[in-house]
Amino acid sequence: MVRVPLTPEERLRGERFGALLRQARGERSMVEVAAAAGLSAETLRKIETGRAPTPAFFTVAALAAALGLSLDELAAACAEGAQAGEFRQAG
Amino acid sequence: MVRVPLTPEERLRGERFGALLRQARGERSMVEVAAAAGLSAETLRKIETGRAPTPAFFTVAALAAALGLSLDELAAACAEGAQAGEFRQAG
DNA sequence: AACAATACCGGTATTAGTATCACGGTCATG
DNA sequence: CATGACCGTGATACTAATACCGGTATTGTT
Repeated sequence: MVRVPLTPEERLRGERFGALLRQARGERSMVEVAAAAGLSAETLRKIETGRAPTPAFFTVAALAAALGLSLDELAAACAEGAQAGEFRQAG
Repeated sequence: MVRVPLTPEERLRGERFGALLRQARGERSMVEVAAAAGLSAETLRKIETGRAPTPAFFTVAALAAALGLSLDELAAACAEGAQAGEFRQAG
C-alpha cells in the first residue's frame, strides 16, 4: 500500500466542499462556471458532487476566482465542518 | 487523449509554487513541516522541488496552515508569476 | 574515521483527478 | 410525436499525486 486511499472523513469533507461550491455557483450553469474557471463541466460536476473529493489546488483556485470565493475561507469552512461533524455555511 | 498532460507553463508554475513554500519553511526541516501538515517528507520534497506541480487543494491548505501562509496570497503569487505567457482559456 | 541527521534522486506501486464519449431529462420548435 | 439544443450524469481512458525503498552527498559531533 504505497498510497493511502482516501478516508471516509476526507470523502465527507469533499462532499461539504462540493456543496459549498455548488451553493456559491447559485443560478449560474455548470458549463458557464466551468468555462470561466478553465475546467470541463464534468470535472466541476465531480467536484461539486464530491466524487473528486481532493481536487488540485490550482483547480480550486481557478474555481474560487470564478465564483468570487476566498480560498482561506473555503478551506476553513471545510475544516470547521470536519471538526464539528456538522456543515457550517461560510458567511 | 483523455487527460491533457501538464503544460510546461504549469510545471513552471509548480516550481515557483514550490519555491514559495520552501522560502516560507525557512530553517525548519522538511520532516517537521511535513509532519505538521500531515504529509510524508517525500511528498513535501516533490512539491517544493516542483516535481509535483499541481498538488491537491487540501494538501496545500495543510501546508499553508503549517507554514502560516494564506492560500489566497499563495495562489495570487503564483498567478502573478504566470503572467509571462499563459493564456489558454477556451474561447 | 565513524555516526547521525538532513536533503536530493531514481525507481516503483497504487489511488485519484481530469477529459472525452455516450446516455437520459427538459424545453423549444415543427 | 419527432427533432434538436442544452444541462447534468455515468462510464471509460489516461496522466498525475502520494507514499515507500534504497542509495548518495553534505554537515556537524565525537
